[in-house]
Amino acid sequence: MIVDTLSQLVRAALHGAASDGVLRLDDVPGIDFERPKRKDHGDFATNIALVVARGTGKPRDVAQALIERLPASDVVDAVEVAGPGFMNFRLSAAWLHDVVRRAAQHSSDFGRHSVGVGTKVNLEFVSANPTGPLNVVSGRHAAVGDAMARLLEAVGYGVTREFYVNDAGRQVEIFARSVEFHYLKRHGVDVAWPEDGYRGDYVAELAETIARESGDRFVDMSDDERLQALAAVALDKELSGIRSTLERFGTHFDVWFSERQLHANNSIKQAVETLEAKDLIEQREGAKWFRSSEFGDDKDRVVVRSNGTPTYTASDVAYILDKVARGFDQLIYLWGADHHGTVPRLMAAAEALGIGRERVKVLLVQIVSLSSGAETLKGSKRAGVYVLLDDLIAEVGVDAARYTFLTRSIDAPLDFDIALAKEQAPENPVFYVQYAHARISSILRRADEQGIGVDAASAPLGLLTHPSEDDLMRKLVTYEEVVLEAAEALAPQRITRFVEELASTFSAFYRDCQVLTEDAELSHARAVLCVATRRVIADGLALLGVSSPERM
RNA sequence: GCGCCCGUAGCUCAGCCGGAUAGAGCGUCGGACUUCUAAUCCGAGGGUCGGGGGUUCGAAUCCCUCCGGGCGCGCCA
Repeated sequence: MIVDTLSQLVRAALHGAASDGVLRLDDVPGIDFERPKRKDHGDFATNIALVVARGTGKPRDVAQALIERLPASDVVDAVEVAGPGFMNFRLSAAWLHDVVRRAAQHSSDFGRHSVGVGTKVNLEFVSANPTGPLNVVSGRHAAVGDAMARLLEAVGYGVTREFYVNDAGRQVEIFARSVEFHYLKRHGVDVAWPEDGYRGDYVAELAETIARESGDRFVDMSDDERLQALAAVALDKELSGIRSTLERFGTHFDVWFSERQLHANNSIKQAVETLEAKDLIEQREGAKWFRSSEFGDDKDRVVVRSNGTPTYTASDVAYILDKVARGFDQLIYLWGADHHGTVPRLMAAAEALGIGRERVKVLLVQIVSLSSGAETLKGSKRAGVYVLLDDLIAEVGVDAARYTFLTRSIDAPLDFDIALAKEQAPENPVFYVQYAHARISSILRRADEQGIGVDAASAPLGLLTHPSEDDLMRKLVTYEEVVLEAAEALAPQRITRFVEELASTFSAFYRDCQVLTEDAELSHARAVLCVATRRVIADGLALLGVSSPERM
């Protein structure tokens, strides 16, 4: 990458300056490059002179000395001292053209990196309770998690997308009882409505479906049997609904991991034994406590209740052990911010079990609150109040929905107003970006009709001298750094930003430079610039899971 | 009370591993369609980056503190 090349040049200059006695180098500091916000500050800038001149008061002199000692390079056009002592690099046209050619070649690895090659990542996200259809909260998680996975893959990681299915425990039981209520009622048997039962209409509909498909065969079972049977059928149906919603949303999971399985195959019992073997468990008041407070948690946690049943914490321990046993190097959990209280205990478990905190990353997606107009709704499946992801998709489409979720950082709370989302759907910035793509596609169709070449290797890019052409080329080539930064920061919104800026820069080019002209050479060069731009827009949108239409 | 997150333009938010004159979209106002897609473009207006202190050559960004908002603090999941 270009910044590596630049770093080498600067490092050589640093050593040169040191051996000339211009400055003292106790240790070679890390050399950082940034892309200046202002165009006249060049393509890349480094503050290294400010860093090494700390305390001398003469950073500009140091910068000048470094510039004089920079080895010659055909990628650098000019370097100048600026401001308090920055070194601003302007890169050569030859370099710029090489990168544009690479971007224009569809088979090239432009925008791909290899930092993650050989590292297996488990990224768990959504993991919504299978006790009802997905709502927009899960939509945000799905969009963000999937985009993160795509980013990680773009930089070389092997990513497994995983959905943890909470198909055990109390919520499932309440859900099953809620279904049972409607089911039995339909068969003329009245039972009491379960405490905290699930209120949504879908529960009655589900019971209806089950009654239609299975008849009355659950009615005469024992309570336990019936509950188990209904739970199995109901969860299965909800889960397949969730799965198809996610597929429709463009989010495919590699692994659907069942919590129930952890119980069934003794994993939880073994996990507790593992903790016991490490002397991390103590008996208190008939329960088994994991001494998580020794590992940074604010208190110890019960893993097995006094009645002998394991807690959710025990499942978490068993689950993380299972992930590690499956050979993952990195474990990423994407959780709702309302679960942040459980992060310390998971990290405590990771440390106590010798997994290591650095292998585990818990990312918290801030709360999604729902509103409709002025009214604030509480998004809870149990209360039966929510905005379905399916409805959102139907109203605004997959692209606009995903894009909206991916414009903000996961740290920003999201107040989701379904009415507003519908109303604003037509002015969603995603269409701006897609429009640029469609427009380029249209130009290239015409170019093809007119027999204008789009061969990247032979295109005379030296003809691209207009400021808008220069801006577009320089914007394009930053994509490589943007992808790497976005992946490292797990920040898909940076891609969203970038594609908007790129589309905007393209629009300026489109305004100023007619692509298809009388001049075949110039048309060729501009067409190749269009090809490169289209490729990067499509690639960026693909990282977001958003489509790139040829026509709009 | 303790912990985590947030506070940036009228609104919704980027920017936050310190960097040069703080950005975008929407909204408002004023312009531009016989020319490759006007789902577009150009221009204007709009800011004590919550307040205060500190570190630094340099702070929206790091530290402390206060204020405001959200969330969480179960042998629930």
